[in-house]
Amino acid sequence: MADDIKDWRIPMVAVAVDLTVLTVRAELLQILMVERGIQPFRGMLALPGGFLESRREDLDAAVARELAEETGLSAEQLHLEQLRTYGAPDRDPRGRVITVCYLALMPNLPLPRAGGDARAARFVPVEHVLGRGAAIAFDHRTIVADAVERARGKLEYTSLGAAFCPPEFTIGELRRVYEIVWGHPLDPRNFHRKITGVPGFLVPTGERTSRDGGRPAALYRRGPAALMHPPILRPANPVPQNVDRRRSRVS
Amino acid sequence: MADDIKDWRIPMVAVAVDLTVLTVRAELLQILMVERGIQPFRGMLALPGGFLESRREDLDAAVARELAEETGLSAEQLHLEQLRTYGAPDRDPRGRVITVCYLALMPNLPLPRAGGDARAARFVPVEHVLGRGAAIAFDHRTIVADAVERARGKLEYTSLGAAFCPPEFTIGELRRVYEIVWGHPLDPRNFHRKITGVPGFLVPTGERTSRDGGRPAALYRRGPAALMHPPILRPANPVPQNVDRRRSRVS
DNA sequence: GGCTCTTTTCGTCACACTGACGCGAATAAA
DNA sequence: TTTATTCGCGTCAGTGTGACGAAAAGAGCC
Repeated sequence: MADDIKDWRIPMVAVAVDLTVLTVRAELLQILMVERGIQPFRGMLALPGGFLESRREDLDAAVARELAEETGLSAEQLHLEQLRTYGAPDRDPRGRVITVCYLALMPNLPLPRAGGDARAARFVPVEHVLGRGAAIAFDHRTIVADAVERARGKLEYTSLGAAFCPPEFTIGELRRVYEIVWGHPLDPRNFHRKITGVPGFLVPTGERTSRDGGRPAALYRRGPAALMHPPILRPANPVPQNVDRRRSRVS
Repeated sequence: MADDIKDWRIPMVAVAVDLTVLTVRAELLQILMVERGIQPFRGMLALPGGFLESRREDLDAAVARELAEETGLSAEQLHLEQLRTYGAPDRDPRGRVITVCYLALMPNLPLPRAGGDARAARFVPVEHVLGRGAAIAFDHRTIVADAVERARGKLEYTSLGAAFCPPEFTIGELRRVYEIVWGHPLDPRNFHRKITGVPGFLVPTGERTSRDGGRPAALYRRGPAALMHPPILRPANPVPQNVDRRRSRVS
C-alpha cells in the first residue's frame, strides 16, 4: 500500500475554518463580519476565516490564528468551540471547499486590529445578517443562524452567558445579556433568585457599583461551574419581542 | 484572481466521513465497528467510513453511501446527524486526513450486508471500545466517547430514544433503552407517567403485547414530536451502575 | 384451579422549582 | 425634597419530581 495519501486516488479538497464571533453591544446581539474585497461575493458580508495555511496546521490552531488576525485576541481569552462543518459541493463557486466553523463568544471589547487590517472586520447585528435584505456571501447566513441558535441554547444550561460580560459584572448586566440574546424580557427578581441559586456560577467580589443607575448592585466574577443546575430555560414563546430597557413587562 | 481553487497555493487535504452507528442489543449499548484489513492499524477496530468518492460528492451523500455499504440501510430509515469534525494533523499516519463524523441511531435490526462484504462490520459494546484494553484505530476511541455522550444527552430532551426501538414498542421497552444508554435504573412508574405526559411523543396503536412477560402492555408508535417538554433528565449521579433486569433498586 | 412471579398502570404524598408579583432599600437626577 | 430607577428580599399558587403503595393482568408451575 501507499505510504502517503497523496499517492492515492483520493479527491483532495480545500479546507477552510470560519469564525462566528458573537458579542452583545449597543443592546444588540452582534456578529463579527468582514466585507469581501475580492470575487466571488465582492462587497458582500462574510464570516472571518480562511484556508489552512499548511497541510500540517491543526484546525484549532488555524482558528486561533484567524481569530488573532481579525480581533487581536488569543483563543484563551474567550470561549471557543466547534460549531459544525459545512460541505455542500456548490457552496463555493471557485471549487470544492469544506469549512469547519467555530463559535466564539466575547464581551463587549474594542477590536484592537479594527482599521489596522486591510480587511475591515466589524460587528453587525445578527438581526441584519439574518434578515432578507442583507447581502451575505456563500452559505454564511445559514451558518450565522446555526451559531445564534447554538448560543441561545447554551445559555440555558451552561454558564456561558458570563462570556458576554466583562470580568466583573452585576446580575442585572447578566440578565440584559440573556434578554438580548434570547430576544425576550425576563423578570429581574426571578432571574436574580435563579442565578444566585446555581452553586459555583457567581463569585461575589464584595464590591458594589451603581453604573447601571438605581440602587447599587453587587459585583460578581465568573465561578468555576460550567454547567447550570437547574438550568434557566427560555420562555416558551419565542416571539421576536421588543426588548426595550424600560417597561419590560409585556403589555 | 484564479477561477478555481486548484490554481491557488492552498493546501489540499483528504476528507473522510466516519459513522458512529449506535444500537441497543443484548441489553448493551453497542456500536458498529469494522476490523481493519490493511495498514495502518491492521487488525484493530475502527469506525466504518471512507473518503469522499469525488470532488463533487456531498458530505451527506458520502455518509449515506457509507451507511448503505456497511449496513444496507438507507439514510431515511434511521436518525442521522453530524457529530463533529476531527482534524488533528497527526491523527492519520498516512498523511493529513480530516474526518467529518456522523451519529446514527438504529433499532436492533439484523445487518443485511454482514458477511457479504469483505470488511466484517459488527456491533461491539461501547463499554469495550471505551475500555483500556481494546485496540482502537486512529482517534476513534475519542470519537466514540463523544458520540455516546451526544446520544446520552439527546435522550433527555428529544424523542430519539424511540430511534432505538422497533416501529411498535411498549413503554417498558423504551425505558430499557434509557436505562441501558444511561447506565442507570429508572423507576418504571415515574417513567411511565413522564413519557405519557409528553404531548405528541407516543401514539397508541390500540394493540397490546405480553412479549416482555407480566401484564400485557400497550403498544405505541413514535409520535410527531421531536422535542420533549418537559425533558426527562438523567439521574444526577452517573455512576456506572449495574443495570440488571431484576432488582433495579439501588441497594 | 391455586399459587407465585412478573410487569403494567393508576394513585398518593412531600418536596423543589417556577412564574407572577408585592415591597422596602439605596442611589441618581430633577 | 421629590421622582425615577434598579436591587434584593419575600410571598404564593401551580406544576413537575422522586419515592413508593397497590391493583390489574398475564405466564409458568404444582
